[in-house]
Amino acid sequence: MENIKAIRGFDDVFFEEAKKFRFITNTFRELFRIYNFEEIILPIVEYKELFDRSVGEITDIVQKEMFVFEDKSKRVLALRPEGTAGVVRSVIENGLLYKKPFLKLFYEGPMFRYERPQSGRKRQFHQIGCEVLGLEDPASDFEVIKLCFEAFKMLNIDITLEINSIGCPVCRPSYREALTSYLTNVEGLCKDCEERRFKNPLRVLDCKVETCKDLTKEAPVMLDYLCEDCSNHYKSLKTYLDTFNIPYKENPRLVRGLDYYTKTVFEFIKDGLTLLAGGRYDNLIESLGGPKTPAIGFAAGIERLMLFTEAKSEEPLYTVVYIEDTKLEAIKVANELRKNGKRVEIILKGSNLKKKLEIADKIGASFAIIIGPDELKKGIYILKNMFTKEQKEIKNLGDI
RNA sequence: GAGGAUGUAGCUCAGUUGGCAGAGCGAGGGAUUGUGGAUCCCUAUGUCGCGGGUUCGACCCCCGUCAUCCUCCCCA
Repeated sequence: MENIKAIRGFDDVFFEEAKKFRFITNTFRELFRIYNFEEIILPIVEYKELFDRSVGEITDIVQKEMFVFEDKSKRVLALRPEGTAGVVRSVIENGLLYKKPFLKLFYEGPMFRYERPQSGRKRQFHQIGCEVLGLEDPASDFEVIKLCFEAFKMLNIDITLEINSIGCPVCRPSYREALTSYLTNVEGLCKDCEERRFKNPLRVLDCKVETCKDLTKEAPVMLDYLCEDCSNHYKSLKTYLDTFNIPYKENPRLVRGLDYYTKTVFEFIKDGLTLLAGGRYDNLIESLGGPKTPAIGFAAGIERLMLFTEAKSEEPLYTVVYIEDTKLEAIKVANELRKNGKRVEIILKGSNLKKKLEIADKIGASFAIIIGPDELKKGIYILKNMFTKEQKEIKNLGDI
């Protein structure tokens, strides 16, 4: 019979990888705690329409990367491709914005995009992120970026922060027009850019092809077109970043793939790969039927972070090794040590002491507590250091 | 959706112009029934990704398919 295998792009995570995963999420969770965020736990399935209306109908995420299906009553549903849409839906649906002056929420969980799997990119992947709703102050942008910056420090990942402002409905149209008319007169763009030129002109500026980069060197940049409000917002953010020594690179070509962004956008990039990205979305909540509410958030790709993360070293493992007659005593020892918070394994496999020590070694023991008939008689335990081979007799397990 | 590479033991990989399937690591056992990591000895690894075709004969050649990895599009 054919063995059942996991679905393409849906990976199992175990051992070291699982530890890394948890190290990353715990790091963010700790930061969310001290920045006073609250967790929101949301469904993985939503009406497809939610993503059409938030992420944007013309984006690739919606057009070709969503897991869409009909349920038994013919509702068109989708596995969530990102987290913000669900948060906003929930906040509106539950009237959360009326319950507090502002909201700071974080989430964590699987997201789904139907793409070709490759390094740091799976069909089921995981994001951890947050949303600040109801604050328009650029200091809130700063706080969110600062939190991310701290996270990378704690994860020991050397990273580049890039920022930009992509304006708002007041100023973006005139920029878009300027850019489009500039691009119309450019010849020799790559095949992809030929399409982007109409579909999503801002993306042309982001192209990796050298000739495209050259051809768009003189292209107008958003920063020159920002309205006063957007411009001031951007300046203030930079002032905060400078004041608190957060290094960043201004990238006037930084655009984001989702439709809902306004003003501040930012990415944390490592070796050309975006590990974390976010931005402001001051109109999304209103456009989804909620009250007009400014907001900013980010999402980090956990699998991508794992590519550059070392799991933290483990706490010592104590093993209890016994002779068949003293098995009960061994279990008692384990119970006692665990009561004291130690990580303990009883070596239940292996027929003799030699074997059991070998097994203790293989599972990575730091110590072995040896308890046999002789020790039992004398009322002692042997504590063996598995690295130095040193062993000593102890009377009380509390001394360990 | 497009391009490229690769699928042989648990892992890393050899393999023959087409003629019985190999190594290392790991695993299990062992003169040592109370002391592990090194060494030594023994043992088992398997539908050669799957399906078809060519052939007396296919792991090898051909077609298809699935999967993995990488790149692009796109994105965290």
